[in-house]
Formats: sequence, structure tokens, C-alpha cells
Amino acid sequence: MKTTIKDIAEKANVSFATVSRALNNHPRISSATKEKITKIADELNYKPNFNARSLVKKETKIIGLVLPEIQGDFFTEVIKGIDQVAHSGGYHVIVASSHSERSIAESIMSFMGESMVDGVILMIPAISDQLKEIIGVSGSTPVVIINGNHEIEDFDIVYIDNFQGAYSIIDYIIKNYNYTKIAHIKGPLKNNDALERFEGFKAALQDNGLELPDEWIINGDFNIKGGEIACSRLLSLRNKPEVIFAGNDMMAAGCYRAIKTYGLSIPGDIGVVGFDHTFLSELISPPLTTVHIPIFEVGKKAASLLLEKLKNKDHQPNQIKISTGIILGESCRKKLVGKSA
Amino acid sequence: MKTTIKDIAEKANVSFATVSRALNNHPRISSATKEKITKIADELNYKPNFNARSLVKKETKIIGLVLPEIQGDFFTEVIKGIDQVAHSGGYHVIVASSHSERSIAESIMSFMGESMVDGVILMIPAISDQLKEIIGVSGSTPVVIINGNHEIEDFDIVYIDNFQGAYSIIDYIIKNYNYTKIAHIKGPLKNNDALERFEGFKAALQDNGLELPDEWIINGDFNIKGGEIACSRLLSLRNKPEVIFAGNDMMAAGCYRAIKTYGLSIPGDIGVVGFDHTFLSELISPPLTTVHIPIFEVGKKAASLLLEKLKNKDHQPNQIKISTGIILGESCRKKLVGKSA
DNA sequence: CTGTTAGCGCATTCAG
DNA sequence: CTGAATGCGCTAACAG
Repeated sequence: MKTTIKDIAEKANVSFATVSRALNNHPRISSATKEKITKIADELNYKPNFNARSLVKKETKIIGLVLPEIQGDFFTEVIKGIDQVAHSGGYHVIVASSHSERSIAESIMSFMGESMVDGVILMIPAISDQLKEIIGVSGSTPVVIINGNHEIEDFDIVYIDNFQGAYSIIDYIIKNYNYTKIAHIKGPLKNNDALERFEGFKAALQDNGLELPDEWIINGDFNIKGGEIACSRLLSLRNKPEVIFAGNDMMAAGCYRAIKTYGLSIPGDIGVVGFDHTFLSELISPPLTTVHIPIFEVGKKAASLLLEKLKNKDHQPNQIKISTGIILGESCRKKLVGKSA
Repeated sequence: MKTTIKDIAEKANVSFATVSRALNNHPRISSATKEKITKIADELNYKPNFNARSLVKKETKIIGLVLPEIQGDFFTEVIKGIDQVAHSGGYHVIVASSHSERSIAESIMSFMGESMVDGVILMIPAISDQLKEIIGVSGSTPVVIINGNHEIEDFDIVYIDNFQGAYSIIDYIIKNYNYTKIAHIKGPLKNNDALERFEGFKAALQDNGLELPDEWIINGDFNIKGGEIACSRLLSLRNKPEVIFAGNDMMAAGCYRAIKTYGLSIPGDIGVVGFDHTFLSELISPPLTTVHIPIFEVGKKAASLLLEKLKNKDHQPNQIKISTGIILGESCRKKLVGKSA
């Protein structure tokens, strides 16, 4: 039998309300009785019942984390960041990876509807109208979104600066390596992060006065296999690009495979650029030139933002930008002007 | 304002007890009123309050997952497996990655003490006496452990057959590739999985009548840097091994780096064997010869076991073995007998 | 400063 | 089959 405040009230010859006060640092309580009660509570190894407290206080000290589908080391870092901040704020994290049997919408509604969580962090590739509606219900649970699209107002969003990341690295390789023929393998069609990267890529080309034939834009899926297939198509073109900008590291790894299959070398025959700076990018050979995302930071920022909302009910929607950086691997190299690869 | 059973009771002109019955498929209820109530509940978009229900039923439908520290793609797979089974059993998963500010013991005690979870899945490198004590408290929350050590009775454990995995792959490369000089980079000292792998390794050498000089056994830490350093030491030996068996894939990747630094080639100059068959192992070049672990399966099995315990209170402690497999990459190759590498 | 009372939302006795 | 009453463990008024 677990000990309750009644048990310890009895043993201390006080009412159980007094016990509650003593244990919650209530201002109006004598330090003498408080000490006595604390001592007895300790002896009896008392732990407050989480559910009872939640029921009356109408807050669970739990935040829900909804993931599109967990895979790769990307998400672990996010979870880690969220968990760290949540813990230091006295919150627990409950995860729901949506899969075939459970949609994102279902996860959210379950979390919020049953009052199981105080807030929700939503990590999703795209924000559908349905989702907007669910989240937007006034007076409902606070939600923070981690997504590439920051143009949606009225929502708290932590977003990676995909545009700048793509622009910077492409601009860099153009100016420093003299590349002029750059192809791109896009991410999933409806993925906002993927879209932003594509936009940044195009802007960099345009600002540098470079052409972009349609055949150098291939659809991908953020997976390794998709990258491999897309790369093969690029390699079989008559007008081959000099370097391939893959929408993420995973697809860049797919490029490595395809290029190897074709008996070509990186960066000698063709360059490769990735995005994410995952663990993987440093392990493949040659090390990948890619865009760094402080993933751990993303998780921390999202959790911080949510905790802030929880504390400050009437807080204004906030958009937090996460900046990226350039990682110079060895998958690109200077091209001598006037010579073609 | 969220709708409660009282709201719908009022609207249906019944007592709220009847509503409770109708919504919980109670046997003694007329299908007419049941239908009426269900309909109204639907209209009012009623969702039962999680905390209230938990409080009275004394079960939260939450299982706690304690992780040593989340990193790499290994854990994501486990979480995924656990979450899938948990979800289909109507449970939620709350994660706690222990870090500097929070010990494993603290996580467990918090989960169990506050009656926040119905059961706990513990993924830990080693089982300390302190942990045994905490878990062992009779009548306490059911716990399932994921760990390399299965020799601890009285506990429910899901364990990877590390011994067999190591034995099999070492035996294989000896018999098929004629290797005779095999070194090992161990995992963390107190890690049970690491220990079992070492044992399997030694047994395979012994059964094949091979020697194992002390200098071929190096301590590692399961991280890439540790693998790199350990490998460097092996490569600087006068009596070099022909192949290095790294305690896990991460350290094997470290070996790749060191070997490259030394200007040697894999498997031409030296072979490498890993353990885990992580995503990474297929992406590095050459693909790693390693031991496959069905990680997703581990998560699923652990969750299934826990749910079973939850259903069957007087269920006998169970040890579930997860078998491993051999993945033949290209990091080892046949050595011609009579010639040294 | 402390005791008494009420009630969070729900499941579950006990009557009828 | 249904209604009324009780309590899960705790916090928060309200008195004293």
C-alpha cells in the first residue's frame, strides 16, 4: 500500500490539509510542523500521487511529442534536446510516432482531448489544413511546431533556416570552386523543409547568373534509395552536371552509391553536396560537404518555447529561426576555370 | 469547457452513472439508452478525462521507457518497436533519457513512486545492485529489462544473444577466410553486452585453436573516437593482427578512419568486423562485415512482455533471447593459406 | 497558522 | 436495468 497524505497526517496528529501545505511549501505554515511533517513523510517514503494532483490542478506536467515516423539519428537528437529542457522544467515527455495505425491528427487529438498533456510539440513535414484546424481551437492546448514553413502566422514555430543554408552552400561552391553546372535532388513534394532548400538553391544560382535546365531537377524522397535512383538519372544525362546538391545527407549517401556504381570518383569526376550534417556525413568517404543543422538545439528551443507558453498563457506567437552552417568536407573541389570536369 | 459525463447525463436525462456504464460497455445496460448516450457523447465531442480515470482505476495506461542516454540510430528503432506495440495495446510511452542531471535510478523511482506509469522498460548497460533493489520491491511496478545479461533470475529480460553473435561471425571468418590473427576492441568495461561479445569472441578463437596475445585486446568505449584510438594502437604493434573485431559498428567506423590514416586498405591490408548492423555499416566503404541485431524486434518484444505482465499479474519471470545474424560485407576477405597479409 | 469542507471527473458499490 | 451515494488522493477555498 502506498502512503498517502492521510497516513502521514495521522502519524503527525494534524489534518491532511496541513500535510499538503507542508509538502508544497505553502507560505502560511510554521516551520516546526513543516519540519516534523517533512521528516515523517520521508520516513514513510511518501511520494505524491501524480494523477490526483493532475486532476485537481488541471495540469499533468507532461508534454506530448508527435513525430512523423521515427527513423535515423536525426530524431534522437531532437528528443534528447526536448527531454533535457523538459526535465529541468519539471516536465515529462510522452512520445507518439505516427505510423500506419495512427495518424498525426489522431495522436494530437488523443493527447489534447483526454487532457493527458499540458502542451504538444509537433514535428511534422507539412502543415495541412486539417491540422491547422485541430491546433487552432481556441483555448486548447498550447502547441509548438517544428517545421520548415515559418510563414504561417498565429502559430509558434521553430524552423530551420533552410533557405539560407541552401543558398550559402551553393553560393560558396560557385564562388570558391567555380562550379557552373549544378543539379538538385529535391525532397518529398509536400515537405516544407525540402521546398525551402529548393528555393534557396534556385536563388543562389540566379544571383550568380547560372542556368538551371529542367533535367537537372529531380524528385527525391529523403531516403537513400531515392537518392541513388535520382543520381543515376543525372549521371546518364548527355549534359551532366558537375556537382549534385542532394536535399539531405541520406540522399547524398545514395548519390555516393550511384556514382560508385558508375565507376566515377568524388569529387574528381563529380561533386556532391548534402544537407543536415548528420553523423553519417562524416563517416562516408570522402567526407560530405554539407549544411550543418544544430538539431539538438532545435529540440531545446522547441521545448523552451513550449514551457514559456505554458507559463505565460497570453504570450504572443513566436517564430524562432535556427541558423545553419557550412561544413566543408571533401566531396567538392576547386574546378579550374576554362576546363570542364 | 470540456464536456464531462455530467454534461451528457443532463442532456440525456439519465444519471451520470448510467453514462459511465454506457461508455464503458457495461453488460447491464439497455441497448436503447446506450445508443442514445453514445450519440450525445459524440455530438458533444466527449473525451474521457485521462487523469480522473487513472485515479479511480489505479492504472495510467502509460509505460515508462528509461534510456541510458539517447544517441545514434539504435535507440530510435527500439522506441519505434515499443511504441508500436504499446499503441496497439492502448498504452502511451513516456521516455526518460538519463543524463547528467538525472540518473537512471531517479527516473525509475520517479515513474514508479508517483504512480505515473503502469510499467517500466529499462534499457541499461548494466544492472547494479542498487537498481536490483529498486526494481525488486515486491508489489511494485512491473519492469522489463533490455540488457546483455540474462543470468539474473527473477527479472523479466529481453536480451540480445551477443555471445552467439560474436562466436558465429568470428568462427565464420576463421573457417572461411583463414584468418588466424584476430584482435578485439572491447566495449565499455561494465557493459554486459560488451562482455558477452568478448566471451563469444574468445570462445570462437579457442575452439579453433587460435592464440590471443594480450596486446590484441584493447579497451574501447563503443564510440567512434575510442575505436579510432584503439585501432591506431593495434596498427602500431610489431605483431599486427590480420583482422580487427570491433565491439560495435561505431568503433568499427573508428577503425576505418585509423586504417585510412595509416594509408592501409580494407580488407587488403587488414580486415574489420563490427557488431550491430546499424544503418551506418552499409554506408561506409567498404560495407562492413558485421553482426545483425533485429533492434526493432527488441523493442517490440520488450513491450509485448511488459503488456503481458500487466495483464497477468502473477506471471513468471521470462527471459527472451533475441537471435543475431551474420552480415557479410566487404571488409573481410579470404586469406590465402601460407601467405601472410 | 491550522482544521473543515468541497470538489476535480470518473468507476463502482449498493439500493431499488 | 438505472439512480444515488461513495471515494480515488490531492489542492484550495473558507473558517476559525
